[in-house]
Amino acid sequence: MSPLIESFVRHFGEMGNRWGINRTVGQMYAYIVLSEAPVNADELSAELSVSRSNVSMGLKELQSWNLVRLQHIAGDRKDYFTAPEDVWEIARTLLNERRKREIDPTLTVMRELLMDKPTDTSERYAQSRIEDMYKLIEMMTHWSDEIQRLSPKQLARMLKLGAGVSKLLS
Amino acid sequence: MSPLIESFVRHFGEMGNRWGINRTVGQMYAYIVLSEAPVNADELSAELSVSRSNVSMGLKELQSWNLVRLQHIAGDRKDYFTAPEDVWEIARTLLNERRKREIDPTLTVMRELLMDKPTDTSERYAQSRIEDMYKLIEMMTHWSDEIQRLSPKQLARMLKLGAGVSKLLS
DNA sequence: ATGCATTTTCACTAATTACTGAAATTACAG
DNA sequence: CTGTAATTTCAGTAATTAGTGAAAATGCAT
Repeated sequence: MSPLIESFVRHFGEMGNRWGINRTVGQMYAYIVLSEAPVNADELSAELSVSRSNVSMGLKELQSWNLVRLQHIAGDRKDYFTAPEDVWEIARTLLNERRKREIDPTLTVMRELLMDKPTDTSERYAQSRIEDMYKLIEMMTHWSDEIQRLSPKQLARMLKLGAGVSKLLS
Repeated sequence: MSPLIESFVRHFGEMGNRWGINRTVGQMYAYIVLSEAPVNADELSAELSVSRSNVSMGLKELQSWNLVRLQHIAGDRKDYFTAPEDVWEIARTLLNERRKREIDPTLTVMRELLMDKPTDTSERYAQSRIEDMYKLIEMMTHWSDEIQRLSPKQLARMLKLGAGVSKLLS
């Protein structure tokens, strides 16, 4: 593996680590993203010096996150994987999956807790805090939903606009 | 601790876990956020059944993340902590801290890798992928920077607008 | 300075998470 | 079907991360 690719793969593994994605899976994904040709499990196992079984687990995880596409190559029995060519699609998938795992369950719990009648002052205060958080998170996710419908071009335009939005608003 | 508060604290601990924040620290923060009065280490230790030393570590971590304010109460030698009253401020801090830890180092690495001259086709392809990612991430962080300057009111207005932005743009 | 309350540090243990190799399963060509 | 390549599962082990208690350090009132 070329040094350039290796540095990126290494770094991505470290980062994955901080994101709750395990190091090996992070490395695997970095490798797949940077590969023009579809990649198979043996290649990952060899290039990243990771056991074949570990690669299998990792691929399963990447598939469950919808981050890779499985494809077959004619005359070859192996499974090959690629990452989407559009990085914005990758980002979108990542954001959605994280939200499903990290935000939605929290909203559900909060919604339930807000239904309870407060029994004392401390509960009343706690609920008001939870409500504030709930509203903020709900606004943000709702907004993110809508943003995702934008085409890459519209998105780029909006991002460039930046805080200019505030001018448009006023 | 009342059941309502306890459920929230428990859940937040679990979630913190998925975010790379450790469970106990997550619980501690949830407890502080829901407390109207400033909280001291002994209270946390007692309410969450966690060793006093562990609380000390956790508070240090929360302070390093700028998520709590230390304050003293007259006639009391203990350190007391509170969370900011504005939830948007908490969110902003959280986003910034995560970015500092998770995004910025990646951008630095990518920038460096993009300076290298590609030595073969695979490196050329890898660089083009890295460049795509770099541009996307840079746009998003730049945009997030500017959004953070909005007042809570402007923010609410923008969030409500949602995809309506696209109409404004065209 | 001395003594006491509080906080921090740190070596150790507990718990969790990641990884492996061997065995089992699947899936396809002949 | 049968044989073989490929993949998956899983029990065991390694590595990492979290949590504790005891001891050290800090800081303040007297």
